[in-house]
Amino acid sequence: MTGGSGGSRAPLDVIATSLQRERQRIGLSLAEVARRAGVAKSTLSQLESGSGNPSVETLWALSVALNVPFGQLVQPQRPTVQVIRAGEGPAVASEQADYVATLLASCPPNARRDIYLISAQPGNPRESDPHMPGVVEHVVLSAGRALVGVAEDPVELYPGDYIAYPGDVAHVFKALEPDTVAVLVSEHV
Amino acid sequence: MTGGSGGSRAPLDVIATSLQRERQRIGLSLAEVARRAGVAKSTLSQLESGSGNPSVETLWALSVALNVPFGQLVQPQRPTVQVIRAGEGPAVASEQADYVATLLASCPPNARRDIYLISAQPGNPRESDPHMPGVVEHVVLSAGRALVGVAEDPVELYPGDYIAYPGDVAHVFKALEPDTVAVLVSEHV
DNA sequence: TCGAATCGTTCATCTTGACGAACACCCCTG
DNA sequence: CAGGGGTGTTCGTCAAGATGAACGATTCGA
Repeated sequence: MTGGSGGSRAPLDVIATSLQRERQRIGLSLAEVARRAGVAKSTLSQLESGSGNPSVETLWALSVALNVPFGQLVQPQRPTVQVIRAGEGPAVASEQADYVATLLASCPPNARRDIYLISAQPGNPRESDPHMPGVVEHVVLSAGRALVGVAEDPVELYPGDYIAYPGDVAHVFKALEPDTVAVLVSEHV
Repeated sequence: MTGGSGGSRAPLDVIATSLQRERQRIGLSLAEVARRAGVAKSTLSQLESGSGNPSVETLWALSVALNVPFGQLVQPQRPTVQVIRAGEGPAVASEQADYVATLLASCPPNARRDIYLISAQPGNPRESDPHMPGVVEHVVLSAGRALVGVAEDPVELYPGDYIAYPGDVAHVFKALEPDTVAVLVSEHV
């Protein structure tokens, strides 16, 4: 969860439920997780019960033992069914008329992971300046053909192809055929 | 940073540099950030110098004051470019031959967020039992036509349509046309 | 040149998290 | 019905984090 704005809920409650959920997800006992993490079983018990305010080292050890990204433990959940019809999502501004990105999913106010539908026409390649460090973009080409990836060395994608690249360097999306469509997942790690 | 695997570097060093970098990025004094976060300025000083092992509450308060996502303070990790050609990814087992899911991205070893490419033929709908609570699935239809969503009330999708639904209830993917293709993002929140 | 203000650091004190042993509880077995 | 192995909990002790005041260093203006 983002500290800055977003989830205003106290992180300790979230951590408590996250720890318990992730532990039960992999079907381990409290004692076993505590042993793997190198923390006292009583400590983990208290954390899962909501009392306690773990140190970073403790929480880190637990995230390693549970094989869960660190930040994930401090991230509330919120799932509902949501449908966005083709072309109905909020379009993202684009200088070129031959590139339209539709925002499909933006997780809580400030996203850790956004999902876009991109439809592009051959023309000026869409160049993006580097984003924040820690951003990764995943692109799956649905239709057409495109050059995608880091600006210095883009990759030619065909339908079904997938590419992931760091978002903190300049990157590009250049359609090579009319009606090129792609799904883009941008996540802050 | 991912706790599980990934950056094996001790989180405390990362936190130290992150705190200092983010503070200087917005040009605030140590005392001012400490005041906004409601922590002692001595505490912040020690944290930035690398000594200390902050509690979650302390780090949370600082992340709020600095307007930085919580997990980002503990996140070195630099991603690399990765490409998977159509049909080359690891296919996921499926009882029915008319449903193939290709795993495109599984974040560090064990995923909190997986990306699949699904290609399906009309026939037996693919039904999934409920997963753990906290799972959300996002589907963007690339080609064809499909019924997708929670089992009791699936939604008919056309190319470009998007749907998100909780993964902790029974859900379904039923192709209505030959060569139906979709991108599926499954995330554990 | 003095003084005021701000910077970041260091120190003694107190609070609090982490620990391990002991505990109550449940399931299964002999 | 005892008893062993497993679960998760509670409690006293100790180390460690958080605190505020005091400190030296720096800048700026009278």
